[in-house]
Amino acid sequence: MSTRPPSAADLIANHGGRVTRTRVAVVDALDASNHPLTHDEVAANLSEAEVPHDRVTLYRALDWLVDKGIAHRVAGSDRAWRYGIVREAPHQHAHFHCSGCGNVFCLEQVQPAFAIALPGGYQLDRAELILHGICPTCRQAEPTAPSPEPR
Amino acid sequence: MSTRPPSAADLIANHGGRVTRTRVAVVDALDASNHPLTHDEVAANLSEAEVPHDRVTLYRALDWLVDKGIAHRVAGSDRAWRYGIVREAPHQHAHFHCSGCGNVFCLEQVQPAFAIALPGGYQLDRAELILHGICPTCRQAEPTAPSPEPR
DNA sequence: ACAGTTAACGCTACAATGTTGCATTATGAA
DNA sequence: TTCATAATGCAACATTGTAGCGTTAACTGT
Repeated sequence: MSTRPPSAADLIANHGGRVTRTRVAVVDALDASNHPLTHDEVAANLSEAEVPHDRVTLYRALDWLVDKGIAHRVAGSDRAWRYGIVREAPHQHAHFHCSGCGNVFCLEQVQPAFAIALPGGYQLDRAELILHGICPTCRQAEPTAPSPEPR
Repeated sequence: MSTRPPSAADLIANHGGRVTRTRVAVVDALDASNHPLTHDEVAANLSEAEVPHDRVTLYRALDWLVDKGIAHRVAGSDRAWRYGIVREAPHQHAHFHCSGCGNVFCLEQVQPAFAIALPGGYQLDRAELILHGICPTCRQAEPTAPSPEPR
């Protein structure tokens, strides 16, 4: 008998928040994805699931999730935040930015195992390793062609 | 007799660009700073130096510098690009994001010496190591107090 | 030194992403 | 059921960056 993973509603309630339509749908959407989603992608996801939602409410739901540690936020290179469900504690892994499709992938297995010799005075809180390149999907799509919009 | 570092004008001309007021001032501003600057910070810098400039022209000057490899661009966590003069080749060092003042510092001496065991299919182009924490200045300013705007 | 070509400028307008204020709704508790 | 208030939903605004386009001025050749 293993403990089942908490439902979206449980997750939200356990953090002292009200269980609302949007929050549940957002958690489900993030949970179903294997990579962090932008606000826009989450919105599209909700639309597809026919969950009515407001742009601002969605932003606030995402912010709330991040605030509660349920989700985390990655700054993409296109100045749009991407949100992903926190699956470990603490959140510690590398991010792969695809210059083809612009997506960000979490690589749980790649740990930033660097030797930090920080100059004096800097107080380290958290390290982030970002890998830039081409993801498997884009690589197959165009094996040698120039990427569509490297920006 | 050592070769003197090229002037801003030389740098620009050597890359086949026209030497204009804005470009020279931008290169000088970036060169004088020990950390990457936002568009806004560069603009403030030019204003201080009483160099007339246009918002859009400034964006284009910065883009051009990046395109020519004279400057590089870092995505801050506040979704504003930061631009710095390229002092090495290739550009390869860690960035320190201060959660106090929001500035980004280049730590030339910290190299991402991680062991990459990339999952199959991913094609690595470039790795970026971002360290989050408090910079020496902010640390002195408020040794234990909560940071002003961690965002 | 001068004239011509065109890169670069400097406007205005627009786009994308996110935030603020505030009246209204509906969640969870009594 | 009732109530307090967390959360919503709307409109307006803020920030960061782009696109279009006529004008200016940096370089080239004479």
